[in-house]
Amino acid sequence: EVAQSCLMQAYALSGHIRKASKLFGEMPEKDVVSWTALLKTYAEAGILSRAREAFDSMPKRNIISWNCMLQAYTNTGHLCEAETLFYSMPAWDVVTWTCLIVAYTQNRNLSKALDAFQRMPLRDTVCWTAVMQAYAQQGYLREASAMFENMPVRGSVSWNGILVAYIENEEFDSANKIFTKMPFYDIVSSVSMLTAYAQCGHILESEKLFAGLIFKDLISWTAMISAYSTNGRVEESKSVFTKMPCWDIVTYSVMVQAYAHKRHILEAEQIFQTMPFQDVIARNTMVAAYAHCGHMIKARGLFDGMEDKN
RNA sequence: AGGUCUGAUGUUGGGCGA
Repeated sequence: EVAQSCLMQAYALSGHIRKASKLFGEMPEKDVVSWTALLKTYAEAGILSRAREAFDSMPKRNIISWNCMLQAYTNTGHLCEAETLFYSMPAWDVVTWTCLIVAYTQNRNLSKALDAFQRMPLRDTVCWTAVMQAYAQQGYLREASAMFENMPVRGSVSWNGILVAYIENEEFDSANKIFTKMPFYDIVSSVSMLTAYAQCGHILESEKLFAGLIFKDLISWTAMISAYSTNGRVEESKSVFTKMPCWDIVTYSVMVQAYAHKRHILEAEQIFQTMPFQDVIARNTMVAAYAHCGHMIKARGLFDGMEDKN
């Protein structure tokens, strides 16, 4: 049954909700890990009711199950319910506290996030990094920087977090210092810098970073398409689009946006129509593309047909 | 009896809008 449990988790991790719940129903023996994986799948899909149902049906719960349920509430914006659950939990660990800190951060409640950080008995790199992000998100760069300097151990996420914080506050000199001081290579920070350079019009630097990537993943390919588009180089965008090994919904949307930006509405439309499926953001992009190019009737038509307007 | 490693949870990068 461990094998089935693993398969279940594979479905769960890849977001195959239907397959996961089908297999789950067919499993003769369900251990706490399978139940928790199912719970997590519903939580990530934002189906709070099913998550709660799974949580209530579990014959046994451990700290991880409780943490997943806590996340189900916080990820769907139910902070009050999350707090209630938090206080009814049999135990708290460092993950529990970090979930709470992140939830407060998402609600822009820095003081409660800091309070939780003070109250937790043990602090690891992840929660230090989360609090650093809490400061950064509120624009307290100096405090974020102090957290970065003071944390006992810095992981790659900590380095990337402070790097992006500097970039978002347009402190490019500090960002550059951090980037060159990093003790290891990391694709995430490279792509962050690539995007930052593009937004400043330094496309040559973006190209250098892209060429220097040891491994190019889907996100980095897409970031390069976007970088060219930001600098008005739609032909290069298209060339990257053609060259890359695989695409996802974001890649297509970026390419639609790139064409629309240059008012190449026919090409934009063609990319849009070749998408394997379209999410709400892709349709929003296409509506904006039509509008940008003066095709108000088509924009309106697409808009009116959308079932999932946000 | 004690320890280590194996399946599930928290923090960072690409798209519209905010």
